[in-house]
Amino acid sequence: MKPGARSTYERIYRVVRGIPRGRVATYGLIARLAGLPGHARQVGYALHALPDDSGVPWFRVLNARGEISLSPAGSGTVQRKLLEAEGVLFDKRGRVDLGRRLWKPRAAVR
DNA sequence: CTCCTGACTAATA
DNA sequence: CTATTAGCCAGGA
Repeated sequence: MKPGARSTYERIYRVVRGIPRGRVATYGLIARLAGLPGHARQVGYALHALPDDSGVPWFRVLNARGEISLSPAGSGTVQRKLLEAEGVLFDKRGRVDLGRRLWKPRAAVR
């Protein structure tokens, strides 16, 4: 993580770490919980800059449609596998049923 | 400094 | 359902 990235990234990572196993969240949701409403894009940017050994469950973050925002041919496959290993299933279109799988946290930022 | 890109979203047509 | 638009802002050239 770069020095200049500061608290914005940390806020995001803190929220992502709170996603329970077998549940998923969306970029926009993470942004709001992190106290950064409207910064969904930056959430994606932050996760992209995240090291693989960070321990942050980045793979539990999907876009608003319940799809993986990564290239299906790239690390998107890895993300899907990680989620399926937790019991998160994808339909024929490659989407997760957010209605049932979306993480419903009790409190925001904190 | 400016310009462009991008793990995004919500609103509108 | 798809397409377009505007809003967001960190980083690299």
